[in-house]
Amino acid sequence: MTVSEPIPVSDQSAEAAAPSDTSRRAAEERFIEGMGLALEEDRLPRIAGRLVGLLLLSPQPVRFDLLAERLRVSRGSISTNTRLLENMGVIERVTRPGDRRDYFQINEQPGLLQRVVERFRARQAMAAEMKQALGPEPADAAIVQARLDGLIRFYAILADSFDSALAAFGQGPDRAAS
Amino acid sequence: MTVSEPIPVSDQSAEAAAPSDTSRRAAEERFIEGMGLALEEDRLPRIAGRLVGLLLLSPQPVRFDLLAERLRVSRGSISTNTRLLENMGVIERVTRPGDRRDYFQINEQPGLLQRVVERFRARQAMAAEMKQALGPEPADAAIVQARLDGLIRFYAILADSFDSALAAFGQGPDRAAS
DNA sequence: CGGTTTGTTTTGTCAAGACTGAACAAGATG
DNA sequence: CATCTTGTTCAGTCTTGACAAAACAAACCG
Repeated sequence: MTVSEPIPVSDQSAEAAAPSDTSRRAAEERFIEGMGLALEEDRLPRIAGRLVGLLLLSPQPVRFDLLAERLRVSRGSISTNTRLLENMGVIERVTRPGDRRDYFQINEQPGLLQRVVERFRARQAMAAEMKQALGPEPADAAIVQARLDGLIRFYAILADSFDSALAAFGQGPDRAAS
Repeated sequence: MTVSEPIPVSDQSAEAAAPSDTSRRAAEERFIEGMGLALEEDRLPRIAGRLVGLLLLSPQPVRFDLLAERLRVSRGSISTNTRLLENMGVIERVTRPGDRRDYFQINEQPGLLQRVVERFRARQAMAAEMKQALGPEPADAAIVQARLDGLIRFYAILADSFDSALAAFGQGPDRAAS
C-alpha cells in the first residue's frame, strides 16, 4: 500500500481509440490476452494475468473501476485478483489522501519468480529424501540411485541458474514484474 | 519404441512387501505421489507424474498391466498417459520379440524441460511484439517501453540459463528425465 | 472360425476452479 | 438519517480436464 499521485489513466474508456492507433490498440489487446494465458500456465487465474498485462502497459496507476471496465470483468473478479497479486507482491495498491478509490500499478520487482525457484528446490528435496530412503541397496538399484542423483543435481543447477538469472536481472537497465 | 530385455519388474504385486523394507515402500509411495503433484504443476495429468515417479524407481522396464496394478488406476488411463509421455520423449516403450506385451522405462534425457524453455521464449516474443507495436511514443510511454525491455531481457536470461542448465547437466555424471 | 489377451478409444461422471452477480459492509455526503 | 460510492465476500453457474468403465480393435491361439 503506497501513497502517490493518482493521475488518471492515459486512456479512459475502452472504446473510441483514435483511428490512427487502432493497430496499437489491437496489439495491446493481444499482449494483455497473451499475459493472461501465460500466467495461467503458472497456475494463476487468467484475469490475474490480464491485470498484469494491462498494468504493464499503463504508465500511470489505474483506477479499480477502470480495470473492471477495460477488461470487461466483474468488480468481484478485480477485487479477488488484485488482492491475490498484491499478496504475491506483483502489483501494488496505491491510494491518495482525499480520494476514496484504489489505484494499482505493477511493482517493479520480480515476485512471480521466487515461486518457481521454490518449486524446484522442493522437487530437489523430494528426490534427496527418496535417495536417503534407498540406502545401500542390492546391485540393480545402482541405476536408480544414479537417476536420483541426476534429478537432484539437475534441480539444483536449475534453481541456481534461476537465482543467478534473477540477480543478473536486478542489475540490468530495468526491472519487470514477471 | 526400443527393443530390449523385458526382465520382469523387481517387485510384482503392490502388496506383501518384506516387513524389513516397509519404510522403503512408504518412501517410494511418497516419492511417486510427489512426482504426481510436481508434474501436475507443469500442466500434466497427475497420473503421468506418478508414472514418471514409478519408472524412475524401477531399474527394469515395467509391464503395462503392472503399471495399472501398482498405481491402482484403469488400463485406459495408463494407455493415455504412457502415450502422452512417450510422445513427449519422457518415457520409452519397450517390446521384445515373442512377447506381445508392452514395457516402459524412463528415457534418460530431459524431455520435459524443452517445454519450459519454449514457453519462456514464447513470452519473450510476445513482449518483443508489443514493444514493436509501441513505436516511438509520447513521453510518458517511455516507462512502458523500459518495462517491456525488462520483460524481454528477463525472459531471455531465463531461457538461456535454462539452456545452460541443460547443457551443464548433460556433461554431468548422469542424466535424468524431468 | 470362436475365444483370449493386450492395448486403445470413447462415453459418462465427477471435482476443481474461475467467474458473475448479488448481497453486503463501511465510509462519505447531502 | 437516507443514500451514494467503493470495495469485499458469498452463492451459484459454467467450463475444463482427469479418470473409470465399457466398448472396441487387433493380434494370437486353439
